[in-house]
Amino acid sequence: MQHHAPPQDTSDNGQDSPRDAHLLDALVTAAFIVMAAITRIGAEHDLSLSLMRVLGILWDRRLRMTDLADYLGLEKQTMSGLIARAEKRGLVARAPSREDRRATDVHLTESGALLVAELRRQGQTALRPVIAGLGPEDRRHLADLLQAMIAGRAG
Amino acid sequence: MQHHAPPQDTSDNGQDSPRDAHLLDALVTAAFIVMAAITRIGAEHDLSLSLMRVLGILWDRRLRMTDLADYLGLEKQTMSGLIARAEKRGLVARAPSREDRRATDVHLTESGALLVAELRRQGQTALRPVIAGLGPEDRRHLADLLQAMIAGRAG
DNA sequence: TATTGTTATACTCTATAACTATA
DNA sequence: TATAGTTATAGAGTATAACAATA
Repeated sequence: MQHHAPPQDTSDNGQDSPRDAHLLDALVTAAFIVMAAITRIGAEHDLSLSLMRVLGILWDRRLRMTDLADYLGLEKQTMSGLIARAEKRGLVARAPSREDRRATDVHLTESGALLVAELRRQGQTALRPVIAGLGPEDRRHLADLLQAMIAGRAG
Repeated sequence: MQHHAPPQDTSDNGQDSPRDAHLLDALVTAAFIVMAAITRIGAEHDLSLSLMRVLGILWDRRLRMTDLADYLGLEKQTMSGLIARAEKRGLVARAPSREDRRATDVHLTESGALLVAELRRQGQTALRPVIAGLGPEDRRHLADLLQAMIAGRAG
């Protein structure tokens, strides 16, 4: 999908401009580049994207199974398996909630926290070459525009 | 990972600046937003990211199994299964290569080509709200900067 | 009754290993 | 011998369905 720009049919839309199509293609290409780097780093540590997201969310929080599942848009059964495997590896721990005896809180272990810190370091190292071709001025502009896009997006 | 900015240790690196860290965080957040949209559209059609990439690559090409696997960074056995399932669904077809009798060429069926066209339409529709908050000037700048980044990246 | 979480089951995606056919 | 592809097998990630314990 990100490897080429096949002939496009945009005539039936009315809202599209060729300029926007270029921007959208660039966004998709950039997204694949960034995700490839993140996925590769995860693979080196035997971590799926979902598990990396779970660990990242738990960095400064302690959450219930259901909240975690909602956060990632997964079913609670899926989260059960994900957390069970992560717990077996010593990355997270479960503890019964004191507010609701049906609920289970999940938190990072010390080992899990160390791993998250390491992942962040490796992520920055891996992504730095991606922006290596831009000068300081362009980097500032790109950061501003992306943040405006993120903050202002509809849907 | 994309949901917050935990305290970072960048002191051991020497190459990092706080500004770059902001840019890298914005790139990651934007990548997750874009991939979420793409993944959701794929899920609506029962397509994994890998299968979407395969179909996209085959849009204007006919490739061997091994080339496809190399393109996606997967093992050839994995590609065998992926293509077998896609073929069963009528999205792609296999044909023996005439140059090398060991090899198998894969190409889109008509149904597969229609699906790719539809995916591209839906992708553009889904991503348009993401850039809705930016004016025409900002869109042009963002497209230029992303393209410069993509073209100029190291690694 | 409704909610929280787990277990049972099935399918996709991925990999390693072993195999067949061709080069 | 090396390469192209498939099949066999195993494990992670995902979902639907059924269940237990608690609210």
